[in-house]
Amino acid sequence: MQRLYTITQLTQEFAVTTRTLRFYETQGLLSPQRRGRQRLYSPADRTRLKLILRGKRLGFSLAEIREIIEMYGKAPGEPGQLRLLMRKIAARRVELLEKRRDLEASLKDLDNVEAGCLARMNELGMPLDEEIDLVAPEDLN
Amino acid sequence: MQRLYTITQLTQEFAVTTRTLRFYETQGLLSPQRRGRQRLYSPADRTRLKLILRGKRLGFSLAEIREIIEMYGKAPGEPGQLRLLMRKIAARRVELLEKRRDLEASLKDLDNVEAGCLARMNELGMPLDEEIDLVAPEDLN
DNA sequence: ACTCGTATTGACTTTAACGTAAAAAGACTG
DNA sequence: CAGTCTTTTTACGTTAAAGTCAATACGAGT
Repeated sequence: MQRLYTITQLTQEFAVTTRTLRFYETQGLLSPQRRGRQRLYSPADRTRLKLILRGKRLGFSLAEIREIIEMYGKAPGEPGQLRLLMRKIAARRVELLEKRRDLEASLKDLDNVEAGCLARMNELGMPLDEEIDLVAPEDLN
Repeated sequence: MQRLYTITQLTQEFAVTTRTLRFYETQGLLSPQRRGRQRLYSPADRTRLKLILRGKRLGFSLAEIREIIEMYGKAPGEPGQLRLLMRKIAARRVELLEKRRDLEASLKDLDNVEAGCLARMNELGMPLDEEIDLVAPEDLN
């Protein structure tokens, strides 16, 4: 049924601005079809956008993200291309695994700081089961 | 024994430039002692630098990294500060867990692309056990 | 005292990733 | 069909995170 999305629909769904989507287009990351001058995004475009945003959250640059997406996009037929792609995949995997190590280390550090806090709170005789959900999130700084 | 590091020692160990270290200093992320005009970095400074770089790899901005490091640095005594810190920790953890979800999804995608490659290679009757380690990494693009 | 290499400081430049503003062209609405 | 609203295009501005360059200073040998 090929649902199509307007630019503002996508901006609302993913909390980005139209400027951002058009910018990604100039960078060759998206290429929606046109109805007249208007941009129309296919489900495939929407998926690409999701990939882009995921890449951003993981700290990849737009240039890296373009490479990654191109990797996903093509299923090359000839052996040379296939071997190249396999090596790129391996390299990406190494990168991601490194990031995961960093991430686990960060989580562990966080646990330690929290443990210190809890110990200190215990010393002070503070209650440990605060209803933190009832605290207004805006105070979080 | 308090070993101290010169700026160039650190740049070599972590593959950053002196400009970068001095920049981090102006941003309040590092504060090495001075011998005359010369900077001398303590093991603690070195650890902070490691944290900074880890944060960068995970896609945090320097501003965020400063907050994180400040979080680690202080073990506040008074209840109000403690509760605040606990909430910050919780917020960070959420962020990191989200990143981990993104990361796992990316790894899974990678697996799928690779599986497609392998299937295609199989179709073509290509050998699957290439000694990729013998291939010059500079060719990777 | 002179020189050579390294450090520091400050100013200016660059790059990525958008933001903001203005003008014009469709598109909808009463 | 006038008015309003959204979208597009173009151009310029901005911010973070450094890079580059020049001038100066320091410090160790010789």
